[in-house]
Amino acid sequence: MPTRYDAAAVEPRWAETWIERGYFHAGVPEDPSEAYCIVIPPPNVTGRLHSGHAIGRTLEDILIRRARMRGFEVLWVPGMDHAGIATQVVVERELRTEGIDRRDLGREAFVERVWAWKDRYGGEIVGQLKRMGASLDWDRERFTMDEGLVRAVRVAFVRWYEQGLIYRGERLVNWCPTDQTGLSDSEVEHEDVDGELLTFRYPLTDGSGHIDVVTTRVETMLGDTGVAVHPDDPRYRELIGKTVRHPFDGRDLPIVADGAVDPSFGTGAVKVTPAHDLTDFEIAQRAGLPLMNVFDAEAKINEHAAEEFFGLGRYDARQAVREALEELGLFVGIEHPYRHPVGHCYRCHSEIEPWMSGLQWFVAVEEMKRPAIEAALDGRITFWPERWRRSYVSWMEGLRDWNISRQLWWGHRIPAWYCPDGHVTVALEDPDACATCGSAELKQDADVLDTWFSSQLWPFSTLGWPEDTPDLRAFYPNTVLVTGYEILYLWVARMIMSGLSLAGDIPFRDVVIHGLVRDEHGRKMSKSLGNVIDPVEIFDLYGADALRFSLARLATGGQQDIPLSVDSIQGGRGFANKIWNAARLVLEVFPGGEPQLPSEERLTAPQRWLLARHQRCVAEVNGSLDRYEFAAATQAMYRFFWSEFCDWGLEMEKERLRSNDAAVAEDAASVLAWILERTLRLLHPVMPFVTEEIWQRFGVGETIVRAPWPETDPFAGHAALGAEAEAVWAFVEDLVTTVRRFRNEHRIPPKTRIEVRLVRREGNASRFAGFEQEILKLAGASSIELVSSADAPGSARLAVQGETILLPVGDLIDLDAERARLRKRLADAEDERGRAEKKLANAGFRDKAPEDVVLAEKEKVERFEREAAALQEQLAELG
RNA sequence: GGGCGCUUAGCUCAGCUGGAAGAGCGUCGCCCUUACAAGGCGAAGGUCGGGGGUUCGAGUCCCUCAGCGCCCA
Repeated sequence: MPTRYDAAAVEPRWAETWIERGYFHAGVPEDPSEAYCIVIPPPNVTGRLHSGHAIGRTLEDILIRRARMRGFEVLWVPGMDHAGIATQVVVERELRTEGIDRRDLGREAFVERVWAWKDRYGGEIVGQLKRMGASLDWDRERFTMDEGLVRAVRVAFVRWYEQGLIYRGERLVNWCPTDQTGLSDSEVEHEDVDGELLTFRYPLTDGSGHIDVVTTRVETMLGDTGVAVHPDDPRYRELIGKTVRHPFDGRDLPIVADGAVDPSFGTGAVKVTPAHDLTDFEIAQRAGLPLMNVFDAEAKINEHAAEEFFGLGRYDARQAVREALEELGLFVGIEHPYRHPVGHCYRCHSEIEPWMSGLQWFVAVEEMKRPAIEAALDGRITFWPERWRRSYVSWMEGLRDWNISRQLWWGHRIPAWYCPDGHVTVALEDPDACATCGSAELKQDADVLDTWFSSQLWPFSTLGWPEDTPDLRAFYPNTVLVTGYEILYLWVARMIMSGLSLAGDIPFRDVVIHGLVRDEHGRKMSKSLGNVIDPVEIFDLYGADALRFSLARLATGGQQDIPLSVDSIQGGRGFANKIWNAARLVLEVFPGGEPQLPSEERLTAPQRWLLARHQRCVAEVNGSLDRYEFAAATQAMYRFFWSEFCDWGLEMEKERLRSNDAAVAEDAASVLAWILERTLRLLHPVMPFVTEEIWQRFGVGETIVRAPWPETDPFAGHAALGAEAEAVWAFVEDLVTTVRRFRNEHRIPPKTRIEVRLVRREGNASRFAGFEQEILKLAGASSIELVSSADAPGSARLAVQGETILLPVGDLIDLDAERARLRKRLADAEDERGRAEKKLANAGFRDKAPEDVVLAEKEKVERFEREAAALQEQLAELG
């Protein structure tokens, strides 16, 4: 084994082998309680692996690999999303380089192009997921435009339509003028922008005066159909019912009263543009004002507006309208910059235009959301961390009908047909005739469905729904869903609604929400900041294990983001290398095969201690993972392996490993190998590659992927002895560290051995029992013994847990340094004693605190008293 | 405007039901001790954002103020 672990050489080999040998393939369990299932959030078919995917898949793989090792029939479903807008944009861009517009190509040819693109370039992420070791069942990979999933979407649509849960209506939608499609409310991101707040004047038609209105979007005044004021506003009461004259086209606009107007904002009067603002739309509905659409699909001024502005883009129009108003003397004033929230497209970031785009399809959520909220409230679905439940519930309560029509070509075509008489036919199979009038002249709805419409079905459509398949029976509901909070509403909420409504049950029992990966200072990763960490580059530089370890250790759940840094990934690489080298040491001696623990009486105290620590680690890891506390679990493994197994355990066993007594050496090797082999299994879900690579060398099975998961208690018979060893260890560790510190302070060379003596007193005879040899090695001591008197001239005196240690070091020490050291220790000891005494002096504490706590304080006083006395004596001796 | 989260060592963060402040990285010493220098040993560094309260006892519970971030409207 080389001295350095080379992840780049090891990982790709295993990634491939595991899949080739079918280790990740799930069977179908007889008993659903043996099933464990997770579906990945389907990444966009256009996407490459980024750190957000990496964190999610890492956490899922930890759960999946552990469940597999525990003997569950484990299914982890991979797949991709057809990603309507994103994919269409990519292919359109490609076409543009060839000088082709999609409209010239025509719908059918365009969709063919998209498929061709998908076959050639799509799914880059699949190889990257394999490379990172994600143990997905690739035999079950799905795509949201697969035949089966197309069927699922259609069944869902038709069923909901028949139940009256899907309807068609004309409403204001969130329109993206760049992508040329409507968006759901959740796909609009509100952001504060520096805009302007402009005040302008509408002259009253009767010439009796004017009314001033404020707006951030003055260009929309071209589509104003009224002016609104608050009904109780004394300033305008007289004007209600009058009309104003539109300066550009001479229309008369009524002044109406509406409670939604805030009298304290601006002038207290607002223009009403029902076709381009949701609030105005509602005011117009109440007041009976007409709609006037002045934008086309690209947000250019259309022919409905005053002629002089025709064809202007919305921002040019803003400027032009303002100038025109100034010329007419109707411009009153402007506040600039004026910060206000504006909706942006979540894909292309253009400003969203509320727009009447014609008849669109909607999902009525009112009926569906109740059971979805109930499922979270009654605990059938559990959120981890729990606080996300409230977030989910309150969002669900405010949910409004979901616009699912998208004016795109790439996606699931809406299964609705219209005849010349306007009858609607919604059908599972493409119809030949109108269901109402029998007309054969049918035209299918031009739109496709929102991409989230298909991804909401993912937990069951991937298992074969709507067919009653063995997979569906075995693996639905899924066990867990893992995702970042950014798609809690967009995706998770909808899966819960559709799962309950269509598949007849909750889609999953646990929802694990993780933070978003940021850079080391909490900033979003972005190309422009240059702080992007590309997982694929990381794999080759440091290893997938290193990244996985780093992410798992950072995934605390409590905080909102995960600050990833190259430093922390290097830490992961360091850990892999540490494991590798520890294994080198053990395997140098251990011959391979199943490690067997020596019989109880042959175990040394240090071995018992190490076994006990290992058990604690296993218990902690299992406890943490049961609560989805990935960081705590990973931290527990790390601490045990590095700080206990390597730093102390291996160091203590080294002597025995090389002992001339073959039985001693064999015992040591067996104990270390036993612990190491189990720890590898424990670490495997987090760092699958390095653990497999090493585990193979034990020759105890075909693959660690399917090796049994370590549970606590294989050490049952030794538990009591282990606890005893741990108690002794607490003193030994402190003793060794104290001596080391002393040596360091006095610059005693590592090779210089010193005698260590513990002053005997009542009941302290076995304080380091069983660790004598280890103390010699670890503290660089030539001897360790009990002495009967503290009277030892020329000895340095150390205090360790209330015991006095003598080091006859003579002239090795620097007297000044020693005096300084003693004074500091003395001050510390007196401090501690003082604090404990103060507590005990408090009657309330003595009476009300639990007995053991009071007792501990009493012992503390005694101990620090002894320490202080010893230190004082020593100081006096030095003069 | 409503909701959620955060504020602990130079940096990034742990600290479960309240009982003597922790990790990683960084910094400073000493060590190439045949598993590992991607390492070992040791050290320095914190009035746990401010104020108030509950309690024998508060980083931990309650109230309040301030700052930062996110979500929803």
